[in-house]
Amino acid sequence: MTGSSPARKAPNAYHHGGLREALIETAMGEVERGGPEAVGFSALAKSLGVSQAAPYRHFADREELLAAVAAKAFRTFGAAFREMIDPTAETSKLGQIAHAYLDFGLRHVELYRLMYASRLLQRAPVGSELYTAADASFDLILESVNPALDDLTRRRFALKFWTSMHGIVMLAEQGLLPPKIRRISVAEIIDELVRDTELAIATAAADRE
Amino acid sequence: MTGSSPARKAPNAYHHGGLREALIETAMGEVERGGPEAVGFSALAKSLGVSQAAPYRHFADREELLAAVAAKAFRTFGAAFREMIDPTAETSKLGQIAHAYLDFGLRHVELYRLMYASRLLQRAPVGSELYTAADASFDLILESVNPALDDLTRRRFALKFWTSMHGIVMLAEQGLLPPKIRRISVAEIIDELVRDTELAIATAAADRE
DNA sequence: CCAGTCATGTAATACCCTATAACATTCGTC
DNA sequence: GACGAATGTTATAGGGTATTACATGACTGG
Repeated sequence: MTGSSPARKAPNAYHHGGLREALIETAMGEVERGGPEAVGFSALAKSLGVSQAAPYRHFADREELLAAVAAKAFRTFGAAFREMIDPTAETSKLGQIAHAYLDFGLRHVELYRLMYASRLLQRAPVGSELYTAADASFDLILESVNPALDDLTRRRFALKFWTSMHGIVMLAEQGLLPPKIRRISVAEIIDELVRDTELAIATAAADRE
Repeated sequence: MTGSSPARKAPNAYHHGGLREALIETAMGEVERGGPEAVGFSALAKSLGVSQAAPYRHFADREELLAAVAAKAFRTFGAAFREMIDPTAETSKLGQIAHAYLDFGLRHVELYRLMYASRLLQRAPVGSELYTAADASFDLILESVNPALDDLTRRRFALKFWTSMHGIVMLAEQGLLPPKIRRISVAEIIDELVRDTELAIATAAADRE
């Protein structure tokens, strides 16, 4: 009845014990349900059973909290990726990544949007938690492109591929401009993209010899 | 000193004369400068020299105003497109579209984001201004894909292409995950994408014969 | 032309949310 | 076990949203 696990190590009423993490988690839930605008210190504090001012001990303002949520989301994203990829599988690694990417994007629409909300990333200092987490997520794709291409070519392919994934997730969320193209399934498009990319990569690799 | 042209047809002080349009335009400017969150009825009303409650005569709430701004942006977007495309040029139509798309996307970062802010489009009723304007923008791309392919194939290519454009604009705004790939210029990527797509289209068209 | 009605604008207000300041309690450490 | 840092509380100022009741001007038909 106290809400959501009021304390973590301290059995006392005054100090919450894990407020920072609790705020991030609860806020993440709110973002998923109603977008970033649904997040408010006031409501969060109430739902966690602390005073309205308590969150300010951990975050300077709303935006700082959202950045923390985004950073956590990037890490979750990466973890979900690594989990879903089966190195022994027959299917291409790129294909697995693609479907995992889409899966996450569609299951966590608002969260995904927050991760790529330009202002947050643009304002993130270079060494910050958010910046680092975001950067690491590109590496996941890069790893999967990796025949023996030279570095720049590899990055170029990774970027083009990522770009397509990103675009498709964003548009899929809106039903791909509903009436006109709904007949074309998203999975189908993804498979085509994977095929196209792999073909191009193979060609580039062959050219190189 | 009266701010921005207080009246349009009526020279009296009580009725503004074109408040609805003025609100949309001013709000659009605010979005471009500071994102949707920078838009507030209160501030808009003050800057237009009307009372705080006046905007509510034209829009039920903040979100309804933002939807109107997005719809207008879609129309501006389309107009900018048609203007920039030179039918007599040597370069491919798809290439022209691609560069025009990127150009608009990068010049109007926040506006572009608003246009594709999922909640707005998802909540837009089927016949609404926003819905219609958004739908029309897809047709622009579709028109440029148009060899003599069958309808579904054509749409598929248009969709894949659009997806890439959308993805690239969104990511370019953030510097393409800065340290890792900044060396690859956006224009270069776009050109590659156009080439890839045109090649694929040509292949599909040839297969069909 | 003028009476009535609709569209548009105003004033006043209730409410919620953010953010800060001043004060309280607990934790950890020497 | 006393002190300082961290964390939480109460109180409050300030700004923004949205509603209600009222005012003004525009338009229309007889």
